[in-house]
Amino acid sequence: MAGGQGRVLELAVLGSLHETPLHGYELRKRLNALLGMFRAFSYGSLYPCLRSLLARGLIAEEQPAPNAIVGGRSKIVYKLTAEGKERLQELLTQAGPSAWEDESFGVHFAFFRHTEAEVRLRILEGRRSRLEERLDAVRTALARTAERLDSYTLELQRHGLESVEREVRWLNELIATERRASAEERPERDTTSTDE
Amino acid sequence: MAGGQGRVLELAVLGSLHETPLHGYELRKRLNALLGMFRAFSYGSLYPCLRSLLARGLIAEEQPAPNAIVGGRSKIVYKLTAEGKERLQELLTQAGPSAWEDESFGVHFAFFRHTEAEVRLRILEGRRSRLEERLDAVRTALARTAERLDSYTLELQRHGLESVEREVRWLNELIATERRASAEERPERDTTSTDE
DNA sequence: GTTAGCATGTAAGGAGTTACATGATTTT
DNA sequence: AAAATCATGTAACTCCTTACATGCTAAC
Repeated sequence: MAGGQGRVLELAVLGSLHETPLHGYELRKRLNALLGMFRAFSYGSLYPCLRSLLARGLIAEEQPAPNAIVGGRSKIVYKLTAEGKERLQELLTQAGPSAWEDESFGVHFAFFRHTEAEVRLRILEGRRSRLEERLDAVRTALARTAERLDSYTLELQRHGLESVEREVRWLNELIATERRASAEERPERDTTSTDE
Repeated sequence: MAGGQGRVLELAVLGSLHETPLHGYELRKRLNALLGMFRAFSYGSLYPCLRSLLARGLIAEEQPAPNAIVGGRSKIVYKLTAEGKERLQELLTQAGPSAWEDESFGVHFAFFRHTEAEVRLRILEGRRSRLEERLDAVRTALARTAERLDSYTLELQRHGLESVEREVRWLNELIATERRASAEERPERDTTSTDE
């Protein structure tokens, strides 16, 4: 119940408001459209988060344009402050487990446009090795107990392994693309020894 | 912090102990090998859960065989009681959102062997329509904003859609298999009108 | 004999949901 | 004028994690 309403949601909010000012209700819709395949936030977490960000000076209420003689005084449109932009950059620079775990990877990836190339690469590689650890653990366990398992359990394992393997291949492609792009930008550096 | 340490973990524990008695440490390893692709439990949730199940009479400490003159008095092996078996059946019979949401579907599926055929079918269909709702929502939102999105966001959406579509296809196959199997078991019933 | 892994547990807290409560505005 | 949807917010609660605390036992 303290102020730190979750780094993931905080990043998602700051990142969205960096593109354009928004009010809470629509912000939630945007987030759930953007991340709908991975997670969904509720108002019960979004509004307290906005309140906390406002109190910390990372966002501010945008004054409605005075030419609009609107009587409708209900929407509260928030925009990013200078401190908010700094905080966003800080969050986007962190390349650690908090960036590549299941709950947070999607959000970090969604704002890769604002992330430095080196950080992007480290996050993608971090996620990949996280998934490979998981594959190793499950495959090892499976090799020891496969014949004792019923068909539903086996099918679940098979499907789970396949999904994670697919994500690893996807990451491989992204990593290769990133490496090619950064090699093009600085062609003076040697790229043959940058593996692993 | 009350007694109800989560229906998902409760189901996972009861289901595992139904196969064979186990002590906490190994139970956790089994669960994380079984469900490692979807989620992982920590000791901090497992031991309180065992304590709660013990207090509710759903599991019991298994007495070590008296022929073993083992001085090793440390492992606490739990086994399912009659009430525990009833509770497990009750949990496995529930075909509702609590069975097909992301956090719980894998656990329910893992114990499908002990689930009635009709319940299995309803859970698979429930999961499928849950995923299809999600696809609709994201696709609609995407159609309205696709040209404004940067390449990373688009790639994330593309990958997310593809993953969910793959799971839907997987579910379609499973549902078809289930229908075929139940048609074989009761050939007197008509199966042509059971489609949506 | 000391590191590594087995084994059990607890207290505090983090991150978010659900359900509730309220009111304005648009659509039918 | 009723129903739907937009819009904001809070309190209580759920479920799980992290970090800590402890001791045993097997391997090197």
